[in-house]
Amino acid sequence: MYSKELLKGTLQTILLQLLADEGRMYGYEITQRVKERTEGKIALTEGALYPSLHKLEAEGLLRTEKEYIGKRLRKYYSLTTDGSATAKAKVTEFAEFMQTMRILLNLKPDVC
Amino acid sequence: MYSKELLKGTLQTILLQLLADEGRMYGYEITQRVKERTEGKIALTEGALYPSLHKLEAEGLLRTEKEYIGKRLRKYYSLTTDGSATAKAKVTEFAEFMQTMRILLNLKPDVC
DNA sequence: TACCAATACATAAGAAAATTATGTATCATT
DNA sequence: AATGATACATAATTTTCTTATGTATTGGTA
Repeated sequence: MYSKELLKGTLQTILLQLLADEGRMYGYEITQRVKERTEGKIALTEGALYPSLHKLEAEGLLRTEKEYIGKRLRKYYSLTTDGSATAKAKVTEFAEFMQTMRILLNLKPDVC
Repeated sequence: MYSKELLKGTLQTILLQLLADEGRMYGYEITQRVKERTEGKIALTEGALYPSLHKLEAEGLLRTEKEYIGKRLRKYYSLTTDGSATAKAKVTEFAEFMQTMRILLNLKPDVC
């Protein structure tokens, strides 16, 4: 598990790109998929996840569909057109940031 | 210039590694060197820099020497033994974080 | 069948780390 | 004489997270 500070600022990028990959997901599913893909190294907390999803929805980047599974509510999130564009932009920005940090920190290509 | 959020959580790592590289630096010099190395893409703000340097000093990771250049005070910072070890640990952690993010975001090795 | 862990959502209080704004002062150049 | 660069610093505010808490359903097992 990483020191949480590094994760700061990356949550929105993660959410948008994950939805770009998988199309349609609900909150709890997102936490599980992130755990899987990162072998437990990144664990999203609900206190960060849900407010972030709500914010992205309010900004028009995500849309929701509610479904009842039995008596339990599930809220599926997917990207809007704006969300798709923002996902790409955020990922590109993050990739450039990584390159810049690699130069700044003198990291060799093989270690990252 | 990057959206500042990404920079969050990386400042201490940057400061420690820069001092590991260059031995001894003062605050203003750090802002300039970061600008140079990143071609202006990362600009540290003083409001973040100085409190962060003070904190690292208080934690015993940095030591200071004050020098007067003319009438103007300069505070040189350098790594303590603890600071050296922490610098290595933080850089390693950051490199691992980058790898994990690359997997999570499906980034191709060539774009980052 | 009673209990517990997992599933599924949500919000509130507090902490951490930055931004923005402001302040002081020296030095060099025009 | 004025301005921009050098050099430090702190306070108020904002952003973004963690931690804590709350509600409720579902499935497995003791």
